[in-house]
Amino acid sequence: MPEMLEVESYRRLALRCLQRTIAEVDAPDPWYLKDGLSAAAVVDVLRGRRFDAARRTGKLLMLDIRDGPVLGLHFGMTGRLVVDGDVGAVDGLLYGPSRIAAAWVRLTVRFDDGGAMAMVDARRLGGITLDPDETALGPDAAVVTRKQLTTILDRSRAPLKAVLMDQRRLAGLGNLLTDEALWRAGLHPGRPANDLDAAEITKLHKAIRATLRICGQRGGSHTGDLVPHRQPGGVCPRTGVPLERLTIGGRTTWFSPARQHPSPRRGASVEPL
DNA sequence: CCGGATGTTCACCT
DNA sequence: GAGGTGAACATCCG
Repeated sequence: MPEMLEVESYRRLALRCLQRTIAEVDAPDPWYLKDGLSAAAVVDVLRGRRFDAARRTGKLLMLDIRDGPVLGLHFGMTGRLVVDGDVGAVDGLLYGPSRIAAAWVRLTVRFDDGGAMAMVDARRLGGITLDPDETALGPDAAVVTRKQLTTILDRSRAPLKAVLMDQRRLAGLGNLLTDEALWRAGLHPGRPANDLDAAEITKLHKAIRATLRICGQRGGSHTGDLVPHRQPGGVCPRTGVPLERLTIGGRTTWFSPARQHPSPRRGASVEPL
């Protein structure tokens, strides 16, 4: 499933759709349309029009319809975007590119040039909206400033990982990217968010950016150094110590007890006499 | 057969 | 009010 890196690659794919006239629209799954949206309404706002821009905040892809509302696409865990038969630069997702069942196609937009854009989602965990509430999302993790991150963390004593994955506070990070960033920062996922000191926040901010840059270059959220070790018997790729598993924010969490300590004080003995 | 999986939302507790 | 848990969605994989 798409975390923000995958959605960003879908956005780039969607750029191929801009300025092409939409001839036909099919939204066969009413359940997939959110906020009481009807298939007829989707057809109505798209047919005969064209997309002016493809934007993204976090995991939300937004296509601006000229003289119309914004088409919002949420991909959930198994959603994918297909344009002109090309699934784009995302590899290694749960459902490989060769396995697309016709029944999983939740939206088809055919252009008058014979091409098409399709949203495919086996598990139906994603959804389609019109004029999605962009203000419901926090700043995108790729552009969040250190100052913004500080404010986000200071406002909650919930576990650090839960705060980082809360899309209303910070948009874009999912389970894999969050574990990877915390591992890179050397921070325990269960630390109270507002417990971090200035140096730790700086470290986290840098780790988030490094994670997005590196995994983005490698091709997606599943390309992190920690990912292949997120399983029973997995070891920290940096120290060789066995990884530990927790459930935080309802999600399976893997971390290295050697590098990610549950208390702020780590390593050096700082106890006075 | 069972449990878990890159996500979100909701009901229901504490 | 803030957080946590479990369920739901539907399918595949180990």
